Amino acid sequence: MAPDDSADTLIDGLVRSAFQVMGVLTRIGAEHDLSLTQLRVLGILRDRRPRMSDLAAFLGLDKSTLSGLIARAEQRGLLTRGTSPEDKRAVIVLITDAGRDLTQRLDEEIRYALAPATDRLDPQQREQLAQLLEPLLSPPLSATPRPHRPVRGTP
Amino acid sequence: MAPDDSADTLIDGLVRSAFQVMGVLTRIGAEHDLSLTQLRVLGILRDRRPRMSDLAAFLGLDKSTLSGLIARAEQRGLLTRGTSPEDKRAVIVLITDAGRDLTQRLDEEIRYALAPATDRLDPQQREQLAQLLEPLLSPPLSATPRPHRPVRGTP
DNA sequence: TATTGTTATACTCTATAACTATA
DNA sequence: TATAGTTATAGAGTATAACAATA
Repeated sequence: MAPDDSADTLIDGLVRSAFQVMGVLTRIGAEHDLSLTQLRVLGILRDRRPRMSDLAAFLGLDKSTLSGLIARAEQRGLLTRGTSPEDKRAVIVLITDAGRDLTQRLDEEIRYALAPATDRLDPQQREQLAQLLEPLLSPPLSATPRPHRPVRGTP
Repeated sequence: MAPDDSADTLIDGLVRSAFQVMGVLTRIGAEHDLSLTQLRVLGILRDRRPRMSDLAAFLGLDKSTLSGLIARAEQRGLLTRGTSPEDKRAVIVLITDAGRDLTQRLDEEIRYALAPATDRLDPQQREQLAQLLEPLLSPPLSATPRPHRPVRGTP
């Protein structure tokens, strides 16, 4: 056996794999003038319409960072901002048709770019690998926004 | 079966796993005032002494970007710059003792932070996952710098 | 001539602090 | 009072272009 245990070896692989995937994502994003974060935002918006603060929390960024990020993407016509009907302070972020088209194209390019790597496994190994990764993944941003504050009955 | 094939499912898992790992690395780096790139540079320097251009190529960054990055890390005492004996144009980058100590600490923190995820698999699954990832990984930056230009015999 | 690296410049990403509006 | 978001500001990361030194 190697001088480190199975957890250490696995973590090495996960970290290296992460850098490799991020390299691909960064390159493809840059080819479309998108940062990694903007790429990720578009992916999130594909099937969700979160509030600014949801996005910031999920991405681990400050609200102010998100303001600029969203403003630039909005200027490019990739998304829009709307106000929440339930909370007039809140801003919800929605992807536009143009944003959705671009996201679809990015998705295809990413899959195409990563295929040479995943093709080194046969279909059964790919399935096995996907299944082994699953327990490690934290749940994505919830699709249905939780009630911001539970409705109070009479106190 | 799902509506996409095994390669697409796997890519989803790899991308999500990559974002998750990067989140941990970014957070731990930030706690030590290190960007993801600087974290990565330190990891590379742990057992290599590459030239600026080697680092830039491996990281996928422009040389000019690396100049600033290395300058800031050098000011903090984490690494030093030296000149190559073979090529007086070249600058080689070396980690300092302080840099090595910090890198060791970062490494421990990263393993500690990722353990809750990897612990969701049993040792046999961890080993299997590491083995399945291996074929996907591109080779790291070579440890022994290749002769920059092959020595020419008489033409 | 080509390569290695640095510097000047500009823009994006990021956080902190101060602010407005709503809850 | 507390929360949601924006703006102003400042620093780091990044690329492009122009440059000096060496090959």
